[in-house]
Amino acid sequence: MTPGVTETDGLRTEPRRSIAEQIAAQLRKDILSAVLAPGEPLRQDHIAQRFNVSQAPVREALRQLASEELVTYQVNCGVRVPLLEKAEAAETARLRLQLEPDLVAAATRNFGPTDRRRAEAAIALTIQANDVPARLEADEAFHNAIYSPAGRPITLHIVQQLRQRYVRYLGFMWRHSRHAETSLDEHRELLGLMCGGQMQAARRYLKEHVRASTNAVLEALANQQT
Amino acid sequence: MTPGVTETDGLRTEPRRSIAEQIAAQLRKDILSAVLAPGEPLRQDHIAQRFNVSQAPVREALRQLASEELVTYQVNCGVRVPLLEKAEAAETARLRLQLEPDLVAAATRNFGPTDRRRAEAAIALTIQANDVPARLEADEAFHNAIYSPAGRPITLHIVQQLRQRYVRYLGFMWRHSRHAETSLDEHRELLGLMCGGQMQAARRYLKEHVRASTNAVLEALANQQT
DNA sequence: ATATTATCGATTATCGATAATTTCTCACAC
DNA sequence: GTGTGAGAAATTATCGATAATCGATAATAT
Repeated sequence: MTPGVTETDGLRTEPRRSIAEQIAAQLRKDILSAVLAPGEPLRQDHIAQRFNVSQAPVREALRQLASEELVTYQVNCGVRVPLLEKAEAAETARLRLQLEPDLVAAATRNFGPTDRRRAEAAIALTIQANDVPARLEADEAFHNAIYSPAGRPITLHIVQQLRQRYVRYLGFMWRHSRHAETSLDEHRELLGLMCGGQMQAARRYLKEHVRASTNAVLEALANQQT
Repeated sequence: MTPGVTETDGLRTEPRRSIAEQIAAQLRKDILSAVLAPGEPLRQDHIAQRFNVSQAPVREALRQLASEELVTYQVNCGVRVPLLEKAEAAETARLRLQLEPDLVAAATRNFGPTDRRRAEAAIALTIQANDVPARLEADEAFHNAIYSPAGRPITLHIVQQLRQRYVRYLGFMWRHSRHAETSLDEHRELLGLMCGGQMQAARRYLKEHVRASTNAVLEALANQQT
């Protein structure tokens, strides 16, 4: 019954996902890409209708998202998408600057040809991506590809959380200013340094990459009214 | 049931907690204090019976705990308490060393008399605490008291996650070696430095505090077989 | 005898309905 | 005009029951 090794015809290689997880994944996409706007309340029965399921898995999905702080949860008052806060963006940026350079340095030490292929595949995905959700997903894939070889799963997990937090602000910047397209070249450059084993150079380059990106976001936030 | 800060009955100052949250809190305590042992499977119907509720809130609680990585979740295979892993302890220690010194330095800058009272109250709780869960709770309260003034809620949140991860290993050490009682004096000393505004000294002191504690844990793990 | 399939019991995942709680509305008193 | 409280409507939280799924074991074929 279980497909086993056959991965050809679109069958699942990874463990099945429950309805709750699928719903959480879709809502996460919608929140990160601002399809669900900051401040918007999420009503359980609406979501249940949208996915044609009962409320139980919806509630589980919402609790999952709440623990990621992608929605705010108040007992008996439902959940809503949190507003964008300059302070949150600034603190997230600070933490990313504190954690990601070390991660990329450690990853450079272990970087192998498989990792390189993964990263290049992610860059290819970035080029193909034409809408915001696809672009975000490709970006995520690239950073996972270059961070995973560090062999620090917990750090990676935390960085993923931080980057996920950051994504909503990144999207905001994309919508309100024009800073989108520089990162692709920067990704290529960074990957080159990592493949060449240039640990310190890669660390410095990434730090600048993150700094530039977060500065642009903070600037966009300062200009526009949130 | 829970002694301590019980206010006049009927009136709740803080927002009511749902059954799911109460169950999550209790299970969290049980896991952190190793009442639920590493490797132990948690069956939904048993938990539901234990708290006299249906399975729905239990599932929500478990999903919450899974997102904190206090339990592992596999679709259709239930949850269990994860085993203790030396690598996890080591990486958690590294991250704590990377984040907590900065946090305590920033907190020292803003440290006021109210914060001092909170910290001293937590120390008093530590002295009174006679069992492991109470001691863990008091420890948590102290660190929150000295970290909160930094005004970095996200960093604090992440550090809380890391410390929570660490707690299971700390308990392991307490059970397998004798390193328990030094931290009280160290807490007093650290608090003195913070009240005196000695930012750099506080940072260094905390770093040593964390380093000593994590070293002891890693040593205990290396000696005993996990 | 071994490998493969069918079945059973146990457990998780989901559903539909009900209870509990909050929010809204609006009449009413001041 | 404004505050207030009762009741209605809307929404969340929980329940009890059912469906789906897994692991183990028994049955069958080769």
